[in-house]
Amino acid sequence: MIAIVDCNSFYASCERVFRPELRTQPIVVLSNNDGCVIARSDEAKEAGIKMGAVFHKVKGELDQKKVHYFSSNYQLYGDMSDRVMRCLQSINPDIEVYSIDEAFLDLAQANIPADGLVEFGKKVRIKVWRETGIPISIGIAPTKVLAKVANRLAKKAKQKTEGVLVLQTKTEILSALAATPLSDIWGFGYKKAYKLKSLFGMTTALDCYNNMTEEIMRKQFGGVVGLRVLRELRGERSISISSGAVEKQHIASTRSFGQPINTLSELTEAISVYTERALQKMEHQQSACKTVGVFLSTDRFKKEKGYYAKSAYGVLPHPTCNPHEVIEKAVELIRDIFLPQFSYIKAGVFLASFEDVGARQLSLFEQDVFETASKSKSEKLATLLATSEKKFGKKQIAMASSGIDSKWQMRMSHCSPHYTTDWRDLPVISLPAK
DNA sequence: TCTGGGGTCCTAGGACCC
DNA sequence: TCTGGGGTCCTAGGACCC
Repeated sequence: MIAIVDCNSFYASCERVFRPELRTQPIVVLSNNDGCVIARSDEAKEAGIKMGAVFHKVKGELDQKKVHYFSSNYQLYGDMSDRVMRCLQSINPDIEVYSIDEAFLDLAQANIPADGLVEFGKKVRIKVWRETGIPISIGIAPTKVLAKVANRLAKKAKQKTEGVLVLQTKTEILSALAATPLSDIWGFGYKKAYKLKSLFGMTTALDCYNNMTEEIMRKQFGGVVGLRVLRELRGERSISISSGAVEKQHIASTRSFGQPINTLSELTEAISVYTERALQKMEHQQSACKTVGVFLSTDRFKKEKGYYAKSAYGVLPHPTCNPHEVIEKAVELIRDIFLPQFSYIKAGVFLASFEDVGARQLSLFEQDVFETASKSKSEKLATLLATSEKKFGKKQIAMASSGIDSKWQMRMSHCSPHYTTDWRDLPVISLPAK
């Protein structure tokens, strides 16, 4: 059996961990630049706040309905996610971390009797709550797709299920599928759901389970991907659990700016910082990259001022993780595509064509690069700043924290403290004097 | 004034080869 | 030059996920 663990309204729950008085209050979390609503607590959903709502348009409504809003605090969410995943791993080592707020557990080695699965799920819930303060729900079923179905229903009927639903017998599975609209099947987007309805009149997962053939599925509904989903729906394992971190094929760091920028120096400053951010992610998986890409774009919502978006790719002479080399390339590329007559609101960096740093035989020349890679972060940053200053002149790269007055810095007017990742933001508990 | 930022996988079709 | 029937490799873009 496979379990999926899903952190309920994860970002909102993270904000609540250190603000327990908000546990019963409606909360939303905003996207970068405080652009739109990307996460809602149940109470905010009930209050009618829509996913993706544009913040400046609904701000009045939020205030009026006393909905608390937060800028996204990814440092906090990332750290809380690590805590939840470590807790899950301590219970069941066979784990696939699927996203920041979801994980699959392969229960094959756990030796849980068929009638003990619900109990197991409840234990996991309590342990995660106790150790992290994050509420979760759990779906358990023979395949990933069915576990997802179970989890969705567990969440929907939280009172009845206590956040845990097991689909084991055929009867349980069929009645769950009957209660699941096509578009809520994992791997079926609105396109597939729409097409299934208009061609065959299907509306629920059960319709698909009963009446779809593998042949039609493969030919008309997403090829092998669609086929795998259909098989999983029928209880046949077709999507494997991949434990262990999967190396990324490309790494990106892209952002919209706080305000439009129109000078090359601001743009190179932003690109340099984005490149450093992407390199940090690359360092995590111990890769070196050979391809660097950049892009920039004007405001796509204001095409009347002229729309310009362009990307450029470059190949480095050898795979490298040396910030100096990669940033130099990225800056060179952005210079090539920069046109002074436009104002830009977005830019980004891509890294690709990775090679494993650990497995590589290093040439004499590359050894000092490798040393750079193994230095501590602050040492590396110092080296980076020094070399870039030499190369590009002063002020091309600024510390993100010191660039607070840069126009390209994100707008984040409602950010909570970095409770768990910055000593200065450590919560203080004051006990009443006796 | 104000609209996120990442990822994955697959397919079709073009270029090229014999 | 075209013809048939294979291949391979690459890229763009679609569809989907969180």
